[in-house]
Amino acid sequence: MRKRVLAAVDELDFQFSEVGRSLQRSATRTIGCVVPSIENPVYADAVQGAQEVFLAAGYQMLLTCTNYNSDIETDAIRTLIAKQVDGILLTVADVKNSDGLNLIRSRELPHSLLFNEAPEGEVSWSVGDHEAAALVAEAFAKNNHVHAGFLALNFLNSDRARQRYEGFVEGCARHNMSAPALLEVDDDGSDLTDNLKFFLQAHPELTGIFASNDFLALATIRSARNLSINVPKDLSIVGFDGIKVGQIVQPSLATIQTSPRVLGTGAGQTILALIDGSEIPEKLNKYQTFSFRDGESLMPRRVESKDGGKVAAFPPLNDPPSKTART
Amino acid sequence: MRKRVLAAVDELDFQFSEVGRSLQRSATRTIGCVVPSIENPVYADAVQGAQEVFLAAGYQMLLTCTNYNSDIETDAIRTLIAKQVDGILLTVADVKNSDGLNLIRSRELPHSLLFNEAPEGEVSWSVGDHEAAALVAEAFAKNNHVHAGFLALNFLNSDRARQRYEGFVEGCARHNMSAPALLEVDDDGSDLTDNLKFFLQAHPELTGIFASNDFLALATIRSARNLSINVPKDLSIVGFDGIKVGQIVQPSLATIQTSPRVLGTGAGQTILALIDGSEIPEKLNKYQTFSFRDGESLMPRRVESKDGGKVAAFPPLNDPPSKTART
DNA sequence: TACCGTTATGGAAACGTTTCCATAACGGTG
DNA sequence: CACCGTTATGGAAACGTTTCCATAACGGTA
Repeated sequence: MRKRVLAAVDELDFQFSEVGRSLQRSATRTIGCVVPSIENPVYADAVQGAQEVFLAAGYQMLLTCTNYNSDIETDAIRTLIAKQVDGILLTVADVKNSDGLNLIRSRELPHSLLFNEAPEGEVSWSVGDHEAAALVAEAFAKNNHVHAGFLALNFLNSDRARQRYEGFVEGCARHNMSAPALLEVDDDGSDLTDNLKFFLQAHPELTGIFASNDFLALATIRSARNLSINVPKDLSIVGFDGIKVGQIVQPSLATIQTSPRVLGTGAGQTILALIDGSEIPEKLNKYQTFSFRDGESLMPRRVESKDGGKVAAFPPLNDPPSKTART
Repeated sequence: MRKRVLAAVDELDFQFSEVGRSLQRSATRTIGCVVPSIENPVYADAVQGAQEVFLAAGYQMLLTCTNYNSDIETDAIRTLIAKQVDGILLTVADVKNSDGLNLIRSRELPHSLLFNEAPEGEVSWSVGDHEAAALVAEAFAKNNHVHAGFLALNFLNSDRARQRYEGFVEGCARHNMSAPALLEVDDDGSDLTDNLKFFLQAHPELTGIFASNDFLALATIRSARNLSINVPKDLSIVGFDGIKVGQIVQPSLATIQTSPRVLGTGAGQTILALIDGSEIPEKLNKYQTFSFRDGESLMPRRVESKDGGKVAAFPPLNDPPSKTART
């Protein structure tokens, strides 16, 4: 009688081996996840959102952080394939040139990209980086800025940073601003102060800086403080991502608000749907993936920064600055 | 000739199945990790540190976030056992009362606790919460504060928060401060402002608040700003954890600096050592796991807060306030 | 008692590895 | 040619499941 053995199972809290089971049904109830780093809350939130979706569906998640290293990325994907995961959720360094991604494609493994923009036909949950960056240019323009710089971290290792740059360039052009000067930094803002100093010396016309993520933006504000540059009076800063602390600090951070958790859960649900063949959830429209979040770090440009700050802000050309006015 | 099949393997980039292999050697090269949430950078850093250690040793990591829910915790551990993980790294809600942990113990599965303080004989990598909290009391005392409150999040679901409270109570007593008033909050600081308002009305003598983590501390500073309470002039704030942004914001956050990544890598290495029977790495001494990080959010108490702020800070009794003096 | 349908029980096969052993092929030496 | 040591090759077993099929037991009816 199987009742007896089930009773014994309960008694000894015996656990049936999932690996035997996996071998038998050639499915592991495991999904792989590959992201650059979960020290960045953007990824952490997305990963956790996905993980919760997986857990609710009875799937476990194998996580690998690549640290933006594409060799690790490829290896990790290889291992996940070897471990016979039922699906893969991943953020790659460069969609157009990812060995791991091609491996996944050639095996037709259920997968979804996350934060990467995918070519047609492939599933991806990502922010409209290009369009969002253009919106930042618009925000600067509305505040009458003409010369804004772009501050990028990991420009080489991230196609997202490049898309933001391109979108910003395009947006600046569209709003009659000058082409943005570009400052690339490698390390995580240790001596950003020097970088910022030389950058501003080389480009004295700058009245605003768009940082490619919020941490960089906050570090920039702090570096500016070190250089006795007042944010936002002397220099406006806009970030990207919309991390929580940005609203707590002073000055609060103007930024692009994104919803990493929504992307993570969406991508997770998509993979599950791909696996069981059910209807895949509808992806967000590009313009639903972000919004501009106003903050104290952005204010209307003063006409002349060399007049001692006596001249009032020049009224914006196209729109009243109500949204961005400060007390 | 096996060379031929190996060549074919290369050609077709065939991957040997790890699940077959796992079944055969009854080891999966997989380690389970159970933490409350990776939205908290403290856990995220620790998890990523451990993950990197595992990866370097050829192990993958199965991650589950419990959201401080002990049912999920138990289930997750059950599943990990069923998946035949070679070891488990975990932070539980309550060490003294964790079904999952007992399951692990009864199976003698290699494991290490993380952030939890373990009973003798069991491996754990944790912060000396009790001692660290006492150090916060000392910092308040050195700055001449007598009445400090304790602000706790998730008091019920976290034995860490309780240990910090107890350590703070003890530290206050030791330094002749009054017993700390306790404010518990549940949600993540949405309407912390009201909570803070009532708390300060009920305890008008308070000149300082120890928040059980840095986010809570930052939220408190912001709420104070909403209530027109100046931090640190009217109210000093000290946090716990030492997250990075705490140093970037203004006022910078006085806090207990911890090293989650060190704990994560240490615990990871310990598990690997437990698995392969090698020497387990030496654990940090309790007092090496934290240090007091000074910040602008803590300043010497003014003797009377009702005299219009004219009276200078009362000099501390036992020690010159050099470490904590403000400009 | 013989027969039949239902339910209980037992055993084989397969999933993909690795380890082990047996047999086969090979190359050289006596 | 016989013998022997080495190396190549092939096949079985085991890891823990599930699925499927065969046999056995059971209970009732003719």
